[in-house]
Parts: sequence; structure tokens; C-alpha cells
Amino acid sequence: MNIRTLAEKTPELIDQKVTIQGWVHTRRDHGGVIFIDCRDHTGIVQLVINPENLADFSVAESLRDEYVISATGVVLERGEGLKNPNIPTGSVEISVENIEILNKAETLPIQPFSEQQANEELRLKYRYLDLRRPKMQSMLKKRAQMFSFIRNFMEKEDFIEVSTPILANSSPEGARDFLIPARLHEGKFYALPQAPQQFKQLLMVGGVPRYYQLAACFRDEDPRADRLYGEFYQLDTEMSFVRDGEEVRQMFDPLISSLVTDFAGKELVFDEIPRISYTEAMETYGSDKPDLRYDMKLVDVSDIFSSTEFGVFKNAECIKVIKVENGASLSRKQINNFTEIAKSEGAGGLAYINYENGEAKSPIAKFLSEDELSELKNRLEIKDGDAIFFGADNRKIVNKVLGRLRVEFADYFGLKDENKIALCWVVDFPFYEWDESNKRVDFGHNPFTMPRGGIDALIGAKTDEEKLLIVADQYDMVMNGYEICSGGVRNHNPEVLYKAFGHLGYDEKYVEDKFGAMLNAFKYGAPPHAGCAFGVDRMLMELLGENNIREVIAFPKNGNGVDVMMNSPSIVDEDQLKELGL
RNA sequence: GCGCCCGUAGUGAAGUUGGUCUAUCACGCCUCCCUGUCACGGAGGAGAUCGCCGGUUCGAAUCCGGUCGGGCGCGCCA
Repeated sequence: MNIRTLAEKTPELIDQKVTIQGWVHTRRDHGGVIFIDCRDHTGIVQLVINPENLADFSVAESLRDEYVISATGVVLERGEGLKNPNIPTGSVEISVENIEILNKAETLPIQPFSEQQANEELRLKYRYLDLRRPKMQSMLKKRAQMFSFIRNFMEKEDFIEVSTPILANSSPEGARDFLIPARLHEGKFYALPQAPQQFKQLLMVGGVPRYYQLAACFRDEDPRADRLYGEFYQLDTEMSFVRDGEEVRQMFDPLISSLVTDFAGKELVFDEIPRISYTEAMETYGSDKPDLRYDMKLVDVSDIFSSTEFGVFKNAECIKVIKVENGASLSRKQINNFTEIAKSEGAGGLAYINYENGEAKSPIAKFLSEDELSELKNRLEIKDGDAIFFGADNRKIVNKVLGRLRVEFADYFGLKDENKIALCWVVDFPFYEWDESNKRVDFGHNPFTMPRGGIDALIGAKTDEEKLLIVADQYDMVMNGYEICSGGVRNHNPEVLYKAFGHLGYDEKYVEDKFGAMLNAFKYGAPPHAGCAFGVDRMLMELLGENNIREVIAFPKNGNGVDVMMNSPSIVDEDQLKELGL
């Protein structure tokens, strides 16, 4: 019995007898001699099959692509002119003395090794074939390496990993839950956790100084290109005796920075990860997750038009512009496209000025005064070839419209350098937000965050307007325009929690009903604590340069939450339902 | 729930101002030939009711309506 050899090791085993097991990658049948490229997880090695060396040559002749084989033979150095410099094992080949078919394969429904990649639906249906592709193999390895990288860091920093329940409780705030009927308790349900939020806080009360978990999280919400349906993974963390979010941010700056450089081999745009307030992010980039690989800031020019005669500007609460370098080259048709995008975000239209040959050309130029035009040119440091685009409306819409256009322009002009990663922390999110559909104040993020200023800040705020000014010690990390982390200093004080809900019209009983376990725990000596959770799938997607999150998952569901390979979800037996009382 | 886009042999594409489309190409597949290829080569072959249903028309892959499936976005979600 020969020891099983890996393809990549064969160049070191010249003149030795080896057994290799793998798949028929390609076959080249010359009528007499047959060449088989045998593939295992380490690479490809050429098998040479001569009729005189093999008892039953018909076995070799019957081989087809993706048959699973075991071949035994001697590793030979290839002669001059026969070496293949295109593969790592190209200097050797295995002269086969025995070949065994371990399993046949029908013609594959997709061609995993072809340049032409099958559409995603087929790739997902035959994921086990798709996973044979080197790119997917590499992805699986990278993911494992990333998890290992993270665990090393966390352990070095004295975080301990705790597994929290998968069968948990429905949470009243946040996303839609997956419910699990409780067989032992008719009419009652478990829920899959949207995040281990409450458990990790209880761990703090339980005296765990630093917790982490690479945790599965479950949310029944519609997916996006950067958001999986159903389940995803978070690096969930929490630290006790932390009262300022900056302490958490500084803890994780080196981890994420080294994931970018050491793990992913990409270039950081900033050595020091910048902190930007939520307000500044919204005002300057029109987004709470700005992509800082490119500049294109929103510039407020309301003051320039304080006494304008131009009706559209005259009636606007806020006027901002973004300068697009080389934007004057945009065709009429392109500008129409951007105008449509602006309208889809709520703009009435899209005013612009092109600067060409020292002139400001624009459909609205005739409405603007010399002073206004020259002040614009100065403030934006206009060069020939630039264009500027206006947002004029209420502040919220202006930010939204120009924030979206900023991203669209960056796409159009190729400003998103795939080799660069711009990280930033967006800090000081509003504690409450205005819920337009219900015409009332509601929590901006999760309700467990500590307002800056503690209970005094809450007591001081009487009107809706005042409540909306309260800031939470809540922070997100943003990577190239993707939110990859969300965290906050938690509210570990029952009194403050009651008050926070009280401002929204909920009485103490409501809070006790919904968060009884946590409130109870907080009575018995809860240390202050803070933490955050990183979306590892989304991070990996960006670090590997993918633009769809399903590309970094072994078995993702499609956009309708269907696993087209396993056909889940599916009908279950009547008996199963009966047992559950359904 | 809403909006935009897509659906043609096993796979990827072309064809979509209606008519030589009896649907083109590449890869794959099958048969035969070939003892040094490595994306082997050569000869031949099979394989598509153009997602589905209906309509307009002398005539539909092509136009219209509906429907199903998929992708992206909004809503939703941190």
C-alpha cells in the first residue's frame, strides 16, 4: 500500500512510487498514450498512461471529466521540451501502473473550470460543483483564515468566547424574527437570535470581563447584494467597565487595520482611522456610511444664494453642491441618467454648471448673478473641465440626493480603487429619530444604548425637538462605504432605561415585560459595559473585492430566501405539525 | 409590497426597427482516427417547441398583455 500523495508534492518525489487520488480534470487521449490531468485540492499533476504499463487499458480509455480516480505509478522528471511551465508540477508526471475508478461522473450541468461562468441560479443549485472552482476553494480557505486571525487577536486581548443560545426569545425591537414553535409549551415560541445582544450584556453582569463570539445571527428580512437572507455571522464583542465608546474603538482599530493589510494585502487609505460624527457624515457626505476612498464633499452654498432671484434656490431651505472633476465631459444623456437618480431620491431636478474654456455653461446660468457665479467658482476651487451639481431643497433631501450622486459619480468615474480600504468610525448617532410614517419619535438604533449625558440628558429633553437632539454613545465602523460594525456604550441603569422608553410613551410595565431578564439582572450590580459587533461576511466580501456577499458563503440562499440546492424551505409531514400543535 | 433590468441547445453568448431563423457561434457531449499532449489535434454527429399562457399579424425569438423564475434597488434591516 502506497502512501497517498498530494499533487503539489509530486515534484519532490522523483523516481518514487506514489498513489494519488483526485478528479479527472482533463483527458487527452492520443489513441495510444493517454494523458490525464489529475486534480486534488492542492493542484494538478499529469498522469501518463501507456498501454504497455497497464493491465487493462480500457479502464483508462473510459475515463471522463470529473471521474474520481486513484492512480498509482512512479513520479518521473519530464524530458527536455516536455515540461509545462504553466503549472507548478509541470516538471514531473506520474507514469501510471494502476488506475482505479472510485466513482463515475455524469456530464456536469455547469462547467466549473470554464472561463464562461454559469449564471448564479445554476451555480447555487449545483453549489458543490461550483465550490470545486479554485476561486471558491480559495474563498473557503480565506474565510477560515480570517476566523483564525480574529480568534488569535481576541484571545491575545483576553476576550473569552462564549456560546450563547440559538433557541432564544423574540425581541420586540429590530428585525423580524424566525419563530420556532415550542413543542413542550403549546402556543409558545422560541426565536432565533437576531444577535446575542441581551446574552452578552448578561455575561457582563455575570462577571465576564471581555466576551466575544463568532456568532450566527438570524433575521427574517429581505436581502441585498451586501446583506444575506436569513443568517449571517458577526464578530460579537462586549467589554465591562467601559464607559466611553472610544475605548472600544481603540481596541479594535489594530484588528481591522491588520485584517486589511496583513490578511487581505490591501492598502489602508488612513494610518489613523478617522472619527466622524453622524452629523458631520450626513452633512459632508450625505450618508452615515461614507466611502472615504474619494473626496467629493458636499459643500454648503446656501449663503451665496441668500438673496438670489432664482426661484428654485430662493425657496430652498438648503443649497449644496458637489464638484465633479472632469464632470464637464458628461454627455447630455449621462446627465439625464443622473437626474433620474436624483429624482428617485426625492429631488425635483438636477441643476448643474459645466466649466469649459473658462466659461460657466449651464441651463440655469442666466438666473445666476455674476457675484454668485464667481463666489461659487472660488469656494469650490473650480478648474476647467469640472462640473458642479446642485441640491436645493430641505436639508434632509439635499443630503440624501447628493450623497447618492456622490456614490454614482464615483462609480462612473472609477474612483473606487479596489486595492484600497478606507476605514472610519461614525460616532454620536442620534438617540432618537423621527419616524415619519407613524409621525412620532422612535429609537434611532437599538434601545440599549446610553445617551450621552446619561439620565440628565433624558430629563432635560421635554419636547420632540429636544428629544431628537439627544446623542447616543453609539458608533459604526465603515469600510469603503459599507457598514461593517455597529456598537455602543450600553445602558446598564434600569432608571435610565425606563426613562428612555418613557419618552416614547412606554410605561415601566412595558419595559419589564419586554426586557425583564435584563432589567432584573441590572438590579444586582451590573458593571458599565460597551461593545460592538462586526459583520464578518460583509467585511470578507469587501476584503476579497467581491461585490456580492453570497460570493463569500459556502451555501447561501437566493434573494427569495430559498436554498435552490436543498429546496428549503419545504413542506413538512402532517405528523410533525400535529406534534407541534399546528 | 413597489420600481428597474434579465430569461434563446447541457453551459455561455449572437440574433429583438416582425419576413431566408429551416435560429448563428464558442465551450461541453457522443462516434471514429491518432503514442508526447498539456485549452492536444483531425473527421463526423446529436442536442433548442427562443421561460410559460394568451393576443396582434398573412407571418412572432422579435410587438402587446398577463404569468412564472432570477438579479439589482426602495420599503424593511444595523
